Amino acid sequence: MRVDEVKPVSVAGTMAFRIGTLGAILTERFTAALVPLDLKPKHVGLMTLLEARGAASQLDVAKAMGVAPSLVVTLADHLERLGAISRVRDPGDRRRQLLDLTAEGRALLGRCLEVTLELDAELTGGLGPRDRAVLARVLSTLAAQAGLPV
Amino acid sequence: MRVDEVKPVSVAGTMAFRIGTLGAILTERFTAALVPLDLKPKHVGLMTLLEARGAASQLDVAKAMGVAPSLVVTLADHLERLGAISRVRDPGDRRRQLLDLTAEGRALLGRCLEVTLELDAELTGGLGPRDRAVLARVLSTLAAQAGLPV
DNA sequence: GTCGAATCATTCATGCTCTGAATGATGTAT
DNA sequence: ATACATCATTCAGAGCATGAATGATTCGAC
Repeated sequence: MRVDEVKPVSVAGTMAFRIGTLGAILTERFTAALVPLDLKPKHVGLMTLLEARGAASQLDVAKAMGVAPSLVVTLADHLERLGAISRVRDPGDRRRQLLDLTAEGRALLGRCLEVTLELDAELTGGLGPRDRAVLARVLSTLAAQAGLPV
Repeated sequence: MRVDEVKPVSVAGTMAFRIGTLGAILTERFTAALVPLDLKPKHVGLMTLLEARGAASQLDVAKAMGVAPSLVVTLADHLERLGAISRVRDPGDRRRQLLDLTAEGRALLGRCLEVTLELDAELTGGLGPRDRAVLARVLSTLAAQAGLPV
């Protein structure tokens, strides 16, 4: 048996635990970095979703994000106030509110991208270029498997 | 420039965003799987800390976990009620409560390990053995860099 | 030794995020 | 036309975590 394939003997040694904990740390840093932009991670998640899928109803957004529709109301309220998204009644079905990114929203997402790239750099700064590349590829696979945007 | 090293052009493509989101999903599954054990992820985090460091005061635990000392009170209350940890006044400094894992706590951690191993299997089931090994190694590096237990 | 400041655990009130039920508006089927 | 389903919205409340206040113990200056 190769050393690489030894089973973890403690919870702390598992990949799930490590990704969970690293994810929490990253999310905390992300949250802090978003304060000047007047955004929370969920707002970025919503904008990212619209970026990937184009205009969508609030219910679709709620399903894709795995949150209650009532939460989308609050998130969309805030993003609309910032001018980041448009919110119009679907002419074909006037029950639905269609959300879409505005040019301002795209610009805001650009700022968020800078933040996450900075986080990436901090996170993987200690890694060699080869490991970093493999990690990026594997995460891409796992993200696709989990149904994350893009 | 190699394809592997292209910079992400969207927030969703960054490693930080992906680890954050995957971490949230894993934590949610972990939380659900812990219900029968009457535990929350933070309880497991506390027990894991004691497993790695041995007995520790509540304040030390709070610092290591990055939470308020008052939260440790609640977590320790619950774990003590389950018989998973012992809680004794430090004879050398009677202000401090020394927490330590009991045999029952170790057994409980064993159950938690099964859960996380199962999560690992689900998570990396679609990966080849080589990618899985690299991922495990890289996560180990990142975890150590972030100061996680073990 | 004694007094005042510092340290640790604990309690409690509060804030924040999110959910689920209730409401109203619109659409669909018979 | 009527009954039912769907979508957005509001609102009350649950759950988790924090920070201030309290009490017990220890440490340091004198």
